[in-house]
Amino acid sequence: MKNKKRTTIYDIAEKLNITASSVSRALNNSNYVNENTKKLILKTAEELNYKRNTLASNLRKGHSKTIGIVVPRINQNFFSNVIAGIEEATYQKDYNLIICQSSESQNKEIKCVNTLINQHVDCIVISVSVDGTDYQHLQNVLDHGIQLIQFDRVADELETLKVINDNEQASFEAVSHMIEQGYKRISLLEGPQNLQIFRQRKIGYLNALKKYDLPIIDELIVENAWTKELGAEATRKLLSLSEPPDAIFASTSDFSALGVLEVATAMGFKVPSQLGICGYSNEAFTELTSPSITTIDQFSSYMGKTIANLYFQEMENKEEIEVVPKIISIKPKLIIRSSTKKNGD
Amino acid sequence: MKNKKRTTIYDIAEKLNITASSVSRALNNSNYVNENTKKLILKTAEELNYKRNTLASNLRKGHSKTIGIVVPRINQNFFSNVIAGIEEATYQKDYNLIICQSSESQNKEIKCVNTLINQHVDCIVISVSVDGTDYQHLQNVLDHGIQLIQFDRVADELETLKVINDNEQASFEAVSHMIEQGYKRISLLEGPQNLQIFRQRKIGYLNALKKYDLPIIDELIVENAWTKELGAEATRKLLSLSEPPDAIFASTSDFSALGVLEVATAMGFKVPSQLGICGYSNEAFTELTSPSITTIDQFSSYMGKTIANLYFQEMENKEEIEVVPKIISIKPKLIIRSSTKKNGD
DNA sequence: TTGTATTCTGCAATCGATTGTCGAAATTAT
DNA sequence: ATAATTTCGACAATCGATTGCAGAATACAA
Repeated sequence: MKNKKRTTIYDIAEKLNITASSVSRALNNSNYVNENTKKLILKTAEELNYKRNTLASNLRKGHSKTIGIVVPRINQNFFSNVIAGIEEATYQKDYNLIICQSSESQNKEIKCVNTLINQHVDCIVISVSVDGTDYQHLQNVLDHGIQLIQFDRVADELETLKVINDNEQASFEAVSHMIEQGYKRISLLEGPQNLQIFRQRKIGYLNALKKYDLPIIDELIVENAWTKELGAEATRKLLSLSEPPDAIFASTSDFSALGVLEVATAMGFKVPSQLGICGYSNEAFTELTSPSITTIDQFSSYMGKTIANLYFQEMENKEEIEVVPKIISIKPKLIIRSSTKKNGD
Repeated sequence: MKNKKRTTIYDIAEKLNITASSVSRALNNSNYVNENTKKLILKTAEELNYKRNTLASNLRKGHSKTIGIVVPRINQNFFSNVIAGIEEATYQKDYNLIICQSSESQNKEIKCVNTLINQHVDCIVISVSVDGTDYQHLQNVLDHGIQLIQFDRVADELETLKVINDNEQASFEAVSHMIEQGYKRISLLEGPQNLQIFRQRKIGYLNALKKYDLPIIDELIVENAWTKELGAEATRKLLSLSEPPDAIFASTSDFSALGVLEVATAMGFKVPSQLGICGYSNEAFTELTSPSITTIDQFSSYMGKTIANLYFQEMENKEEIEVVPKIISIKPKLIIRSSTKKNGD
């Protein structure tokens, strides 16, 4: 694959005996070029199969019409849906997406962010990795004059644009629903508490217990049970307690809820009559398990569109107004399925 | 968000009273710069929070260390896994990924490809959209000296690098398996026949019937049933036939297999005893339905890595050897689950 | 001290597109 | 026909990093 020489505006100019400036103007549809020459230039460009060199153009213009995205995992449903949503909205405005995955490692996340800064992206959209504690690299993005939008998993101490879900409210509703169904000893599988989303979900859980005057039982709250395997392991322990829970809220993900379901079934617990289960995220499979799993839908693709639109909106104001940190909160929706229908309605 | 001026090598040069050349050399770890000045430059770069402008660098160097990817849908399991695989392999070599989705429209696909050409990507990795018939835009990629790798859904008439699954063989094995389980009237849900993958799957099906001396029954072969809805619709018709099939091979996707399962269950057909079902792709949910669905795993993430490595390998040879069209075929694996266990082993 | 080799550094061109400035040509007004 | 105005296109600088070439500085040997 030898690198054939590509036609440039100079080639077009030379062929027509004019200067590159005119070619550039014609290609950018400027008025300051004769209608006829413009047509001629366009025709010649077509003939020579000319393609603009975006690199050169961006270098000159000082921006790249590119948005960088950093997520923990590209192939996780929630994230790929958000990305698809962003893509849809940005595509129309001729923006490109550069996508990186941090693989849940802050080290890699930092490298990704640096690459994106080097690339002169106009905006970085990020959902931070699970092991993050320090956010200097995000501050750095801001220092370079690059727009930064955090979503879902956000570093709350950083004042940036944020698009999040109302985790606390969703969690509160989910647990309230379970209580209303008659569950009394509801266990919480919680995620790493350095992430705001997991803290908020816990608060929602606690608030619901409080509202219904249920006691907080420490042995029913399990830290760090946020994968299928960890969820399964936690369930094994919980269901072996002298007083096991009658419901488990896998606030971390549907995957951990799936772990719960499998272990519970294997141990002979009937779902939902003996054990209620609620997950988080509305992964496609939650509809297909038996019983189907109650969960929370985060409107992931809509979230992506929201992120993109937020960016465009901020761009329009960029000259006039000093950027204020803005937070858009999307209200997730509780999807009630069989796994929590103790009443059997 | 005002665009703060970023530090350049000139800023560093000025501060140290040297020229930008030396700074550049130091940053690229060239030998032709004094050890001490090199250290000083590196230190100053750090202090000024210097970040290389990749745009300028790439423009000068004539390549972008970027790979463009075009897939029908980012958020489809198979594709997002392939992308994740590519990302993993390319990340280590400091390559970036620009990702586009064609949304199954060839028009958008063409636009995406053009954007990527403009971006001077070094390689384009593509799985074509379902409505594709003309592949001039892919030829154009080649004409611009850009490496082109097709995967999964490939335009077979174009001589490029390809990474595909052995669809024919996989399909043959799946149908053979069903026949061996005792199914005799096996229906085929086929995908749009302009795509090679679907043609190959049909051939595999036909070959299996032939091998076992089963007749080809036209009314059991349904065109264009490649979504969940179309699969469901097709099943409704099939199961209403005077002589309905005793098995359905949803060669298009697991989604259509899911449609089959739901309709069959609703119509009172027992799976697998009265009706066998086999899907394609090994989507996560196939394990979770009841009964779980027999399907074919395509090693998607491995496929991604293979694609990336193929590119790097070709790059190494690029000077010496003329590029020959090369096809890497990955053998998918039949995953036998409950939905085809007529024998009940 | 002179000569040769080696290490370092600066100059200037280059990648391709864009854009402010200025003068020439064409058009309109007087 | 002359002046005033508009339209058009060329020139050259610019974006930031890289690199071939040449010359300066230093080290070392004779």
